[in-house]
Amino acid sequence: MSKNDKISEQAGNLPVGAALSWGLVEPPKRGPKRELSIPLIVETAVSIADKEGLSAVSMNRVASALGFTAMSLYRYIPSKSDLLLLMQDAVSGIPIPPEKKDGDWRESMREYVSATIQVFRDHPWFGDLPISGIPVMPNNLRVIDWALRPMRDFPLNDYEKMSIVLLLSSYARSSGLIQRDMDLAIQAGARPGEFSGLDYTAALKGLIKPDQFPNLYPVVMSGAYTGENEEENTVGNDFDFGLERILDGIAYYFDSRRK
Amino acid sequence: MSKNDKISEQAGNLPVGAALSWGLVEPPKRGPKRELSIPLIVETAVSIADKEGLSAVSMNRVASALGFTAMSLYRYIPSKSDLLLLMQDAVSGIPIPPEKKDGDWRESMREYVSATIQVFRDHPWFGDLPISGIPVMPNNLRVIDWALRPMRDFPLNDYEKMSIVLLLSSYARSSGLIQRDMDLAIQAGARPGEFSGLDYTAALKGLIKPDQFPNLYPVVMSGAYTGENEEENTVGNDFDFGLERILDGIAYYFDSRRK
DNA sequence: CATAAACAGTTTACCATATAAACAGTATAT
DNA sequence: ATATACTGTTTATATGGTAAACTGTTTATG
Repeated sequence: MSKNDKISEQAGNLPVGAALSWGLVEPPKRGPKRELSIPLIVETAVSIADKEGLSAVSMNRVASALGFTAMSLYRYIPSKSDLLLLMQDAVSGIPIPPEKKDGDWRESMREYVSATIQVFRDHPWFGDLPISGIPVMPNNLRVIDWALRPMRDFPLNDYEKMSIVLLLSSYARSSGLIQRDMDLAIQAGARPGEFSGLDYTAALKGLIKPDQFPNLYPVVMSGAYTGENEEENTVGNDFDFGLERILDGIAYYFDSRRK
Repeated sequence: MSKNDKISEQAGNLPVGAALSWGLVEPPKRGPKRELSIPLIVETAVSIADKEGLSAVSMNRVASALGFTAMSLYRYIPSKSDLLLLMQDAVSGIPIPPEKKDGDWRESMREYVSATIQVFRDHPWFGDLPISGIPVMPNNLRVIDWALRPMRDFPLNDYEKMSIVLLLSSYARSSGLIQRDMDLAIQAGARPGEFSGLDYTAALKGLIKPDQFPNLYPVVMSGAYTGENEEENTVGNDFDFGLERILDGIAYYFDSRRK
């Protein structure tokens, strides 16, 4: 163990970022008072990423924004990858609504998915962080706890419950990414088209030939692939549609088990 | 336009990597014969990533493996991000099985999801590439065409079809990532635990308190969260479960529309 | 209270990486 | 024949993460 590692036993094999987030690293007892703090650093990094994207987040940039040198951050966070973990967890700290008495599980799951999607829209860089393994950070786990809540009294085993959470969260992630891209495309406005879908429409229409792509061809031509003419979408919101199918599938499973 | 940009009109606003992949960049007419080629470079990069992960893929590393200097690659691929795009598309070039006459759409969708998951397992770095916008590369689109195939004659509009593809592909992605992590954890074997889930079990069991995480607590304690005791999983394969719920949801939608 | 240890933030240094620019040699169009 | 458009290389620059050594500060210990 190197000198700086005052990490509780409990941390086990957790990544250092996770240990930090769980407050498992003892604060130092002697020496000069700290002028920075982990939350302050993470908050600064998040706000830079929100404004200028993940690529703008460098140790130097974050430290400068705080009026310190890059190396000073290493007294708090051992590596940049840990900073990214902490950022990820920080923006996952969304408010979790109190449980409702009436207990409409479908509505509860909708709320969960919707809030999760919102994180991707509020922090466009969020979806750029690769997911490395199952969540172990406190705020992430709090969200998972929330996702499990509507199923508490359901006759499902834990594997089934986790599968359903996986279902919902993965759908939320994909939808969140696409909605984020749409947001960015709209923001880009007149700017020379770089981002996402809408800009590629013309190019794709020239490239997708009916013989090579018999099934995709009509979808691209109708504009449904790149998301033109959202108003023509008779199902209502595109993203709600998939979620309702998932919820139907879950409901169907409940019913078939009850028999 | 800079000198190297002999790109067809058709490329439109596509990222350069996509234009390359579509063969929209004219090959040069004069000058010395090329000693490298895009497919060769991409193949080399993929094999490095397969063996040593995405972080091992640097322009220098790829060029050295081919016996050239880093800068030579720039005669073929304008930037590293384009190389990553091409790698992504390359491993998406999976064989697409011929259409079956009997046409069991559920089984067809299972095949699609399963093949997609396999890409994440065969190329562990695949899931580390951030998704930037909707797919526009040829192999990616071929896979989407495949995903649409079982729905060709279904009474659904294009938005509904794309929503279902989104549903299936997002589930495949999440499952693929988790299965990849499990593969890596198993491979890691005796190595000091870094990766994914199983290693964190002990730590999480100490951290997840029933009052803070009332719903997650039992799931972590039973081992279902970190994926211990897979054999106890009565639903059979964990990943099939979620997919069957999606398929049920889709089937339910068909039925309710038919009425 | 004196001093040593543990700390804070900085300076300096090193290394890896992407890539621009200038170069020397080679095939092709005119 | 020669200009042009290439090839791959060399050289150079900028950026970024982070190790190590340094200076000054606070606290525990004798």
